[in-house]
Amino acid sequence: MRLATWNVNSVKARLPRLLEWLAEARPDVVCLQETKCAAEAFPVAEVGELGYEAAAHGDGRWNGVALLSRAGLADVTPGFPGEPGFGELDSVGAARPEARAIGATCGGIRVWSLYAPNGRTVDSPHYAYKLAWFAALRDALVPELAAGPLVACGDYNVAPTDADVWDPALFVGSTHVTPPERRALAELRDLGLTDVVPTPMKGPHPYTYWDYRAGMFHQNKGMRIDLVYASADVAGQVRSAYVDREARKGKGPSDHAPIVVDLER
DNA sequence: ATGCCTATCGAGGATAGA
Repeated sequence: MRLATWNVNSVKARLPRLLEWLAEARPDVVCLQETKCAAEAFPVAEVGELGYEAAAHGDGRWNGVALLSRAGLADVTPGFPGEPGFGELDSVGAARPEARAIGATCGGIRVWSLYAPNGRTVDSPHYAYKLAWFAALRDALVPELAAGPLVACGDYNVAPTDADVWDPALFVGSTHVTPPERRALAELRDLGLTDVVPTPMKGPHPYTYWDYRAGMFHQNKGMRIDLVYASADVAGQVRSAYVDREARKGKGPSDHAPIVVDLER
């Protein structure tokens, strides 16, 4: 089974690139993030022509996650139990969750496509929201992991180590590298999840994101913030994994590259 | 190292991303 995860930064704007990439890489299961489209606006027919079933969870303008599969797509779950929201409070004092998680069972694996909150700055309410979201995700994954094989893929918006950012000194005091964010990842791994680190196609660092500006991709000044966290049984079946930096090149790319994982199953 | 890009909504400029 070939599994992939990709923050496409708008599925509408990226549709030609996405379809081209699907036809070439031919993954069996794909986790998409930042689709930036409502569930009913997701290009189901277009990916269907390539043989994929699709499940989308969307807010419209922001966020949005989806799953594509040609290995079955059952028990689709938009969001997870206890997922915190952000913004205006409803009558019972709760904020509506954003479209940041979707799960489904594909080919015998429970697959989650995740888009963690950015956090903005450490003194922002968005940062507290980010940490609360990770804590709730951890709790929600406990019963999921007990049930069988699982992968939680996506844009975690956290660089696990200083080696995962091109210049750690520039990031001191910024989000994506703070100890509480890294602890949140460690707590997920403590549940029994393994960080499936992909092979970079170029250079020593498996970066998955490069800013659009100032020739960052060209200079390979990137970050590894897209992650594949696999349960022990799935991690043991990983044959290979790589960052497809070719997909970051050319006209109209996403600012993230896909991660492709080949499993012995 | 922020908003020098990019995308969205909507018709200009605000909001968001990491």
